[in-house]
Amino acid sequence: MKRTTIKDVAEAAGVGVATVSRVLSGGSASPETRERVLAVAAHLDYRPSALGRNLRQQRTGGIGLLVPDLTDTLYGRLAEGVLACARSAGEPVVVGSTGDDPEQEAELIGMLLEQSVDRVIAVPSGDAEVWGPAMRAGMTVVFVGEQPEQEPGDDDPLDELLLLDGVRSAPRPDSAIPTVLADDRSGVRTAVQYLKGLGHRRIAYLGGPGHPRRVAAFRQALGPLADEDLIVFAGGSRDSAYAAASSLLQSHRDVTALLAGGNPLGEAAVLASRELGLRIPGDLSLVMYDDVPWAELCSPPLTVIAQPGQDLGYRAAELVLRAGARRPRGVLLPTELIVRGSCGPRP
Amino acid sequence: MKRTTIKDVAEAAGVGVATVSRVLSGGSASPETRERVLAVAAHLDYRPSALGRNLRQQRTGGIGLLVPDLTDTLYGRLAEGVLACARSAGEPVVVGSTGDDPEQEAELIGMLLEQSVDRVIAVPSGDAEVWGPAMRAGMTVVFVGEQPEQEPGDDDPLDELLLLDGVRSAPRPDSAIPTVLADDRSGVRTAVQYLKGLGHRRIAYLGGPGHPRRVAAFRQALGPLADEDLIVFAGGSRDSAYAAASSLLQSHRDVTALLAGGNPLGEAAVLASRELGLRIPGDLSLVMYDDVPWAELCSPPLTVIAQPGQDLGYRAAELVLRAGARRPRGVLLPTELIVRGSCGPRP
DNA sequence: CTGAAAGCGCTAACAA
DNA sequence: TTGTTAGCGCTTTCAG
Repeated sequence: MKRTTIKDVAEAAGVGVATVSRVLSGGSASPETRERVLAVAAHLDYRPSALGRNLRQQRTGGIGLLVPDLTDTLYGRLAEGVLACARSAGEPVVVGSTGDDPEQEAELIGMLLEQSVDRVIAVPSGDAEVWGPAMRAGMTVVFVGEQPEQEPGDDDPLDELLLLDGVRSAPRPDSAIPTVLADDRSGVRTAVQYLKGLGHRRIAYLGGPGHPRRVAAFRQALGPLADEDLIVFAGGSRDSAYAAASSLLQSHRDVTALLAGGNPLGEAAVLASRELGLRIPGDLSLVMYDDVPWAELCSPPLTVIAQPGQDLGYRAAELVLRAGARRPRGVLLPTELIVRGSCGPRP
Repeated sequence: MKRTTIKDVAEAAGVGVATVSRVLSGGSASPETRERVLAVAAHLDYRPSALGRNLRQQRTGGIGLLVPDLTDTLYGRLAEGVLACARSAGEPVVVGSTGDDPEQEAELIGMLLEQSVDRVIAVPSGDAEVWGPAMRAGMTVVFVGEQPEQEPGDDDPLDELLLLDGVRSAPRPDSAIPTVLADDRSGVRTAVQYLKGLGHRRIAYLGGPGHPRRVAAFRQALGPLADEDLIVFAGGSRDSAYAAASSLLQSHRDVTALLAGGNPLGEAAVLASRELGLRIPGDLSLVMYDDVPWAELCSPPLTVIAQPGQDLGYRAAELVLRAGARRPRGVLLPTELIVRGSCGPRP
């Protein structure tokens, strides 16, 4: 099964290959020739091979997407956003799942490098190191949803962003990697204020790997009420999340409110409190990061901080496709506190 | 920023390019030469370009994955399965989201063709037609989770499969596209038996696009109790699912049990019955297709038919990677009825 | 406006 | 065991 090549088309149309190439990429040609070439190409069902083109142009043209886990609906939505944008640009997307593990992330980056995929969107797994090779190779990288690391003490760089048509952005120094983020700070602050307003004083945070900005925002929003003992972290697995939730709730019975910094963490919190006989929101108020369709179906319906998952992906894709052009240093998308039934006044 | 090529390595090592190629792909070479080449390659941080190799070999080596919607956790898990298998084979995965729309599916197939991705795993969106070009181009295709269409009257082809280490499989005629499926028939049958056993007689089915096997199994399992009026289909969107559920429950108040043929459908059913003041399981018993972490957190916890999402993907990837070899015509993975709290005796 | 020809990086035949 | 060489399909000068 031999594939139709440009040469076949050229011969069949009685022109040179260069002419065919020109016609197909919108170059100049006499209307007459153009017509004939197009007709022949259509008739032969000719599809230019990306292989040849890519080799010639030294780039794949596709875009890479690295997320921690497609099972997490947030990343599912994010991926859909990226795919939507990529499709409208006609670009293929190579997807990798890192499991939030820098090692796997590095491996996937290597794979993309090998494929000459020179544009990548990634939810970085924390270790900035692994991106060295990518940068050195001149990859266009856009981070989304996370920042690789936060210089301790360094103030949040995105704070300087300006509000611009509903979204904040600013010119970026060439060194930094553009980043698309949800406004965690504001989301967390709103949630904490809400809980404080309900009278809660012992408010815990249950986090997973990553999301340093959420934790920082949590500490800041809580101010003097913050207690490091009430800030706990689980690993990436569901078991680990459950264990962390359970142990937190068991060893600190005075906790009356909990902010779960992610979806799986929220599930774990519900399960654990149920197991411990804690009633939501009677004994424990719960706010979960990230809205999902089923949050409403839960018992009780979960109050959540919603992130625009799809938008995050779409914007990131826009950014990475606008390579070369003057791009904003970052984009900050709004979050929203959706109040349902999982929070109540302090018991 | 010029990339290091095989030529650079060859020069630096004082050998020919062919030797470098051989060494790097495990061909024969004197230990001495091999050592030197490897050392030089490592020192130069050389990465063979997939572009050159692919063009030469006339294939990309990557694998394509087409799913309806990454937002649906089943497909998220499925994708994770594919990615896991692909990673262990060192293959990149190009992902596309079809939205269950044959047109988009066709477009994505075209894109893969253009990229010379010659191995594809797909959850087909129903129209077998669109796979014509792929087959003609000699693509290795594996279907997963769905079959493109069921010849009406034709008995289920997978029924002939043999049980083989916990999984059924059989040699396939070369014409058919290998397919990895969850055992819908058995899943639906079990669920229907269960509902019948609870005394239900008016059992409805709420389906989305696709899944003809589930519907067929439903009719068959219900036997004389089947009523076409109680078998309704929604489009792909959440709104459409809700509308269908709502209208079904409103116009047939005698329905006491409902089988939701998918996750979004299940959500819709819960929402709609809540809206209509129907209590689950008091007034309506509900079984939902596909288990998800939050089914347990629902109120009440949902009884579900679980599919091994990740396995489906993994097996499909195994199959597509074993191209050329004698492959089974299909794989049938077991489903499981997980009884929780959403079903009760007929009111 | 068009065609001939030179590669892009790699592998596989063929020589040595 | 090695090196030389011929392309894979395409784009892009460079002549005509």
